[in-house]
Amino acid sequence: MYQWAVELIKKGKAYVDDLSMDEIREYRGTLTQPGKASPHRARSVEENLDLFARMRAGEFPDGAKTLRAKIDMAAGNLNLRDPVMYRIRHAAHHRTGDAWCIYPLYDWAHGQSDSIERVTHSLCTMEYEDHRPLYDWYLDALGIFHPRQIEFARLNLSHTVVSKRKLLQLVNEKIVAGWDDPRMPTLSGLRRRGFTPESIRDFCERIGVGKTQNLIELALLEHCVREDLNRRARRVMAVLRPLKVVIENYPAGQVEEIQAVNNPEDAAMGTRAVPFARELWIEQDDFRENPPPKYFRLSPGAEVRLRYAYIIKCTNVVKNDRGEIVQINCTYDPATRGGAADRKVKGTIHWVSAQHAHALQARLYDTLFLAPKPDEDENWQAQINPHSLERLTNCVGEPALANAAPGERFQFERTGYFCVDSDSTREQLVFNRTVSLRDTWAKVEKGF
RNA sequence: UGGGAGAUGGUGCAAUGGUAGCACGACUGACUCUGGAUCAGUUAAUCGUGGUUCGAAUCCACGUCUCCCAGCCA
Repeated sequence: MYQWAVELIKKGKAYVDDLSMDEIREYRGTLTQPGKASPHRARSVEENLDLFARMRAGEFPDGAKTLRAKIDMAAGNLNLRDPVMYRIRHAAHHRTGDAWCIYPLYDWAHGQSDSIERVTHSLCTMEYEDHRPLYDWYLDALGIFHPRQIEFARLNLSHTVVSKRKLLQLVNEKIVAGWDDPRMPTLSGLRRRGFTPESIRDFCERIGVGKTQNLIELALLEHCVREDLNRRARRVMAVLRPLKVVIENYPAGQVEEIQAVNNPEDAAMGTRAVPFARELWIEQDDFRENPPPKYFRLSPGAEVRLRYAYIIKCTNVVKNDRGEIVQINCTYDPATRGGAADRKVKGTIHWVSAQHAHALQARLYDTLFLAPKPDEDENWQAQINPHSLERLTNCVGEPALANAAPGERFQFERTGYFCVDSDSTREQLVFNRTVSLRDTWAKVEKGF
């Protein structure tokens, strides 16, 4: 690349300039007014060659001189007003160390690097459209293999930011735990969150490619994972916010093995046994002392089916001193095991046998930003969602979960898709909620 | 007279002179031991004004709006 710069000097298409950064800016003109030529623009080829060699040799301090392309100081496109190609930086490079003290600028490096690599099509985002004439100019001036740069609109996702600089800020300011924080729209973040590669590719295919400013709804990404995970994820029962249920007429000490299917979408995934006993955990959400209309779950006097097991009826609510519900007493109907019944029950809820329960943690994620377009706000950080992460530390899961490995994905029945996080230890499994299941009841209840 | 790009349902992408279509969302309903999944249906769009044409989202003219550019960042 250095040799190419020398070549441009020899062709009279580049010159060494002594102007300071501020002076260059001043000479560049404005959007509506043309710039004016630097006093050093007319230096001879010999002088330029000499000066450039001395720049490279380290004779001048940082910022003292630059190498600029000689194009057109009156161009409407500011990128063509004699852009800087090389500047002096006495700095160590992470690969070449102290070998160089002059470094090329992006525009000068871009096309030539593509050319060396024999890239045929160089894809980038729309903001580089103004740089393409320069990209082409360098390649043409050099007469080397000419790749073609094509610009496309970047993908904007709702309720997040995708700018690398903003993402970097989130990391630096510890707003997220790192680049792979499960809330980050990075590949490592999505992966840790539990998104499958297939679902991401499917998403990319569906959103297409265009040149218009866009804002893709997060709902589409979520749809893609749900669709993929629905097909592949093992179902399992886990209770996120446990509430104790005691089945009064079930023999103490008795344990039954209940068969449960691992994936209703794929019979080949088989079945497993889930232990059932007198004391169970159910979801706090699945009981209401004063149920709203159309509430199909458990409430005083009401019946509900325990998934794969029996129909139970709530007979009594036990509260503590503060009036909080701490336990539900029920009776079960022995004739209704595994779906058998002489009557219809509207609701089916998941459960975990208390004595067999495996303790686990769950991390529930919400969008990182409250507004669909946080970028629209000058102060985009004000849109950060303070509740984008909720840690639940008292969850329980069926025994089958005990030896889940990091990265493994499950569907917790009725709640969502979860992925074992890398923070998990042998004693304590941590699950990331990839995405919740579609919850039509939540929508109905919201309407009240 | 700065330069460049772009405007199609709520969202994203198609249709390049010939019935504006697909997906997501939203809303109905059916079914269901996951209020999951599935199935059926409904909703809703060509930035504006002229012009060319038998016929325009598409071609032409004028206008409107949005985005990007004044780093020795990438």
